[in-house]
Amino acid sequence: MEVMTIGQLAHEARVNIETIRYYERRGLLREPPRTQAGYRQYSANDLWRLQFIARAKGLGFTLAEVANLVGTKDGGSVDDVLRIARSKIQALVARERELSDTRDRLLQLVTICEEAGSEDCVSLRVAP
Amino acid sequence: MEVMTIGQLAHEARVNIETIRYYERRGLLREPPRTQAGYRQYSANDLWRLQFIARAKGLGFTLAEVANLVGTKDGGSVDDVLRIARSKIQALVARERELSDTRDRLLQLVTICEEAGSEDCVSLRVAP
DNA sequence: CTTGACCCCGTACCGGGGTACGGCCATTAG
DNA sequence: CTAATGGCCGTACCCCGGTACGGGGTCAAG
Repeated sequence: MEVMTIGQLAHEARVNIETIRYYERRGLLREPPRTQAGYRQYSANDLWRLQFIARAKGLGFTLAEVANLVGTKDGGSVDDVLRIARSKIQALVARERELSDTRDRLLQLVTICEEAGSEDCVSLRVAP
Repeated sequence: MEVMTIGQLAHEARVNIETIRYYERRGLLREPPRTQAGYRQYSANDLWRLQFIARAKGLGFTLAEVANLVGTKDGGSVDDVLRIARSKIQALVARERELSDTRDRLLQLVTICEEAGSEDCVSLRVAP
């Protein structure tokens, strides 16, 4: 599978065709070479990139942020990558802490709701 | 402050007036009594409800879910709270693992970019 | 040569979660 | 009394992350 059409890439990446075109417009994917007829020609590289985007998204990075990381608009110098990556790591650490706090609070909610009567549970719904 | 206007409630809850009207439309807030002139009259109860909504949102509940929990439509049973909370916890755990995986990958990225030339760094941006 | 699957492009639309606008009525301070 | 707030309502608009639509060109099998 040296070269893929947009449909094949979409299939491989488990992504909607329109999403690929959308990412291209947003600068997350390079503009691929075209056939005579204008068909986009993708490579394994583009598949990797899509997968990277999916993972980054999964973490709560916005498309704009991802565009800065992998973007084609302004090639992203090594320094840019480093700067953004470092700040993302900071953000990730903070986000992880938030998530685990939230998880704790939810666990408390469940525990108390399980043990107590519905009144207590309901009142918990309103408590700090 | 026995009874509040929408503006006062918005101020107390640190929320936009339009948001309150929006929540009412979405069924997250009851339709409050009105004055002769049609002005909404809110109580401390409504403030609690707004605060609850804010916390639930903070826990990752969607407005639709919150509407089910506190909604005026159908009171929201304890079982609902538990069911939704448990599934949120599952999602949070998965998310946390993803976050830490990506943090690791970003750290690798930074490390390699710092040590290597830009070529290696750029290629890493696309690698699995 | 036709048919069907695929691709092109631009533009419109969706859902979530609000926010703003504009025309009009109510309340209140000066 | 009058002007400034502040409330009413319906509707439009915003961002985000896509998704769909429609009218057309392309390509390969039969």
